[in-house]
Amino acid sequence: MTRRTYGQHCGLARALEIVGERWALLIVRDLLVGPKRFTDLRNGLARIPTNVLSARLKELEHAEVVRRRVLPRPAGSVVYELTEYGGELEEVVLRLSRWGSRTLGEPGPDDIVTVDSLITAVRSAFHPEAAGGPDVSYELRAGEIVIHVIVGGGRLDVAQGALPGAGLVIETDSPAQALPAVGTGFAEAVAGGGVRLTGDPALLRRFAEIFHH
Amino acid sequence: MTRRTYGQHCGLARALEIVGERWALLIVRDLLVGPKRFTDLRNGLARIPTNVLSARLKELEHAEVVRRRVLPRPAGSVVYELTEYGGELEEVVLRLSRWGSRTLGEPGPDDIVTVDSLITAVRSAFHPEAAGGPDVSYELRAGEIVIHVIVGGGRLDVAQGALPGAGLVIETDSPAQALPAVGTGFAEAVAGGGVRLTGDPALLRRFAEIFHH
DNA sequence: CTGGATCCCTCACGATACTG
DNA sequence: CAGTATCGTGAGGGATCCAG
Repeated sequence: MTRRTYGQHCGLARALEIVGERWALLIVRDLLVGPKRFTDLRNGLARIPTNVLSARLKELEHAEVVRRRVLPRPAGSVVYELTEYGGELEEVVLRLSRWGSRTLGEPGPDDIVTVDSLITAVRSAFHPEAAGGPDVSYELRAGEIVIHVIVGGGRLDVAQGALPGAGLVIETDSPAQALPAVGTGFAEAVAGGGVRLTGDPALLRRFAEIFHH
Repeated sequence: MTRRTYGQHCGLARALEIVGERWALLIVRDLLVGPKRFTDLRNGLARIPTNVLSARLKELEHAEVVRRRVLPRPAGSVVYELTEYGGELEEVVLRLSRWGSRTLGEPGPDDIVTVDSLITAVRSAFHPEAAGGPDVSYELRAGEIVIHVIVGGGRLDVAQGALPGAGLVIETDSPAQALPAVGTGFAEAVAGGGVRLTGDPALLRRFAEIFHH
């Protein structure tokens, strides 16, 4: 394995040698949501060849961005998780995500939306300075994908799964509809139809204030 | 030109399709310092094949990250510059630069340091919250490379070239010595020798407060 | 079934030469 | 100076296979 370098003694070049290879930052994106097994990563990155996933994980492990951990009995399985150094990529990933979201066109016929990409989209659209005031919670149902969003004490918590008792449930037919809607705080999406709301409709305005590109 | 995609409808995936290709972010790094001609970019990215540079510029232009501009007569030459959208990558580039700098080892025998990479390193080490107080200015002479640093009104200005009247001139034999030294505010580097100072030595402490990883 | 390794093919990248 | 043309190599893509 001959390292592919840029021939520059430079922080950015170094960073790109670590996480600039194809698929690497998408792996980091999914691991930022939580530790995952090989197969979980494979499912979240549908089009990645397994040898590439395997190679990336080894490289990221070698660079101490990712740690391979064997779960204690009885699970005994293997999970990959970010090291502290790897976790410090969060800001970069969220900023890149927001930057790219702005020119995200229509989804291609084969484009998928995964749970982790939706969670990342919500996190990247978060504006802490608008998150003061009373706590609020949402449940987002986008096709098969269900996540919940809790804003409390100016902080954000987004994770997979339903949230019984959420202040507002926002539901779209497909994940692809939800994605641009997160970027506009669902304002346009609701006006344009195709979004169903259950709960306190006033919380939608609040969502738009807290989340937008 | 068949676009190489990730098959995901996701802001991060979109961003990586634009600036995730090899060399792309290094081109952006150099253009963040200022508009450049093809040959300037080629010199700053010594190891890039010209056809790859050519291809990247076309792709970045197509994605409206870079604009190709013909200078008015009599120059008549062509420069590449970032669009506003491209300029919004600054934070990402600086954060990645700082992230990578922390694990930047010894320079390889063929590794080079360019003016733009040094300017980027200084900018990425800047801590605005420590930049209050009276204005200060520095001249950094690292081998052949000479840049100047002006901190005024809490803002930073870094550019190529000397600065007559700079409060402190910091000089190292090679650019590679300067790079880690920027990350530690030159504190260790001066103690370890190999750094010459001309001017007010008290300004060195100030430098270390304002610039570090 | 998870967690990969192996194989083969293609195409992007890298090196170099060359042209308007 | 500002690229284009050509060509070899190796990384990525896709499918399959294998061990625990």
